Amino acid sequence: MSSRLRTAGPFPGPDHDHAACVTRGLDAAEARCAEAGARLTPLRKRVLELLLAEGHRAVGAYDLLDRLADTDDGGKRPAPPAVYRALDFLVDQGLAHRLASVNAFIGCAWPDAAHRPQFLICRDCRAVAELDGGGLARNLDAAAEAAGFTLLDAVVEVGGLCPRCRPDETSDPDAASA
Amino acid sequence: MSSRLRTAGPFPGPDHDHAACVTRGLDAAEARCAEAGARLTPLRKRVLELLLAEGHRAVGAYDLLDRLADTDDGGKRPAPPAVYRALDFLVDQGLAHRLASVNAFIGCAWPDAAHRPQFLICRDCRAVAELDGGGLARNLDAAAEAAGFTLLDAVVEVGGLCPRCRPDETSDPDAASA
DNA sequence: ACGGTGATTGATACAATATAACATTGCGAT
DNA sequence: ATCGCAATGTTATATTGTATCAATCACCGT
Ligand SMILES: [Zn+2]
Ligand SMILES: [Zn+2]
Ligand SMILES: [Zn+2]
Ligand SMILES: [Zn+2]
Repeated sequence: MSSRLRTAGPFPGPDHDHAACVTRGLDAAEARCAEAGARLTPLRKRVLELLLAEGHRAVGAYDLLDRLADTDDGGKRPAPPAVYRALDFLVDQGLAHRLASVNAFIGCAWPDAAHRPQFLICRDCRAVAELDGGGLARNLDAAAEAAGFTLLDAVVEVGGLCPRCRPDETSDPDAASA
Repeated sequence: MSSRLRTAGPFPGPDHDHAACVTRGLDAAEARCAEAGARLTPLRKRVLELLLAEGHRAVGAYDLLDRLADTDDGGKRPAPPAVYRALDFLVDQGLAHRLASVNAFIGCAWPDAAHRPQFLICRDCRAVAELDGGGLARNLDAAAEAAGFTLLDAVVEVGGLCPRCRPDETSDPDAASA
């Protein structure tokens, strides 16, 4: 029975209301930037939009450049620094995350709250589940403290196979819970 | 006085017997490869040696190429694939680790036992402390299981400032838990 | 020893990711 | 208007990592 609930888990199914995810992310971005006195410029917003539009999958910086060209009138593709600077901004604001283990980025799934994210990243399809790493983060804090180490960033990324890509899918391929 | 105990922590001080670390790593490599039926060829051994010689600091693949040239008679620098293949081998055998967050590698500090490593990585000096991530790893296992995710690799890397690089070095670093 | 076989290394070229450096633009404050 | 500053554009380059195929080496059975 639990298998039918799969879409309720950290990996949203293809049927979930993803437009709501995008809207929520963009709204949160506006709010957070207003609060922080930062400027969510058109370029930055468009990059965030593209990240979110990817649907909980990791996106590379150069893929973003291609998409920017596609969605731009005239198809002008910006140069790499443009997108990297936008990504830096979004990551700084906590609106996107960098996935170091795959050299890619993802729009934040929980942009409202401060959080210490950790990620499950599918090797096959690049699907990403963003979990809250509360307990684990405290564990890391303690380890760093014990080592006399000043923690600045924690990278917790688990590579593997998501529910839809792992082979023992056979008995129940209807993951869509439909 | 307590500051003198700092070297006992996960970050070994410059005064520790590092030659023993190197010897231990190389011996463990021989043993493990013999047991696994793998071949610790001269190139692989030399790469491991260079990794270990770095003294618990992260080393980039191209730095290794430079060092290979330096330590080679005639100064012949191998091509990138040579060192990447050696690194792949060492990582597969658990004799070295890849540090995804800094695109670098490090010789394993505990090459004898199977382990689920996690790392503290200094942004200033690239010093690396390798911790055993036992409890944290079980935490990740549980999270992956709950998400219907097949875990293949866990990347746990904490960036920050090591005891010797952090600024508040002066007053009283009680970290040593004297 | 001999030749077959697969693993390892060499060598060339290239792909993918990311940044340095400087010019230009937009926009509000003086 | 113009100064100052943040953001973006532009060009070039740095850094990290692979694909591909040729040559060589270790090992095994004969
Ligand atoms: Zn969604
Ligand atoms: Zn998948
Ligand atoms: Zn040592
Ligand atoms: Zn340091």
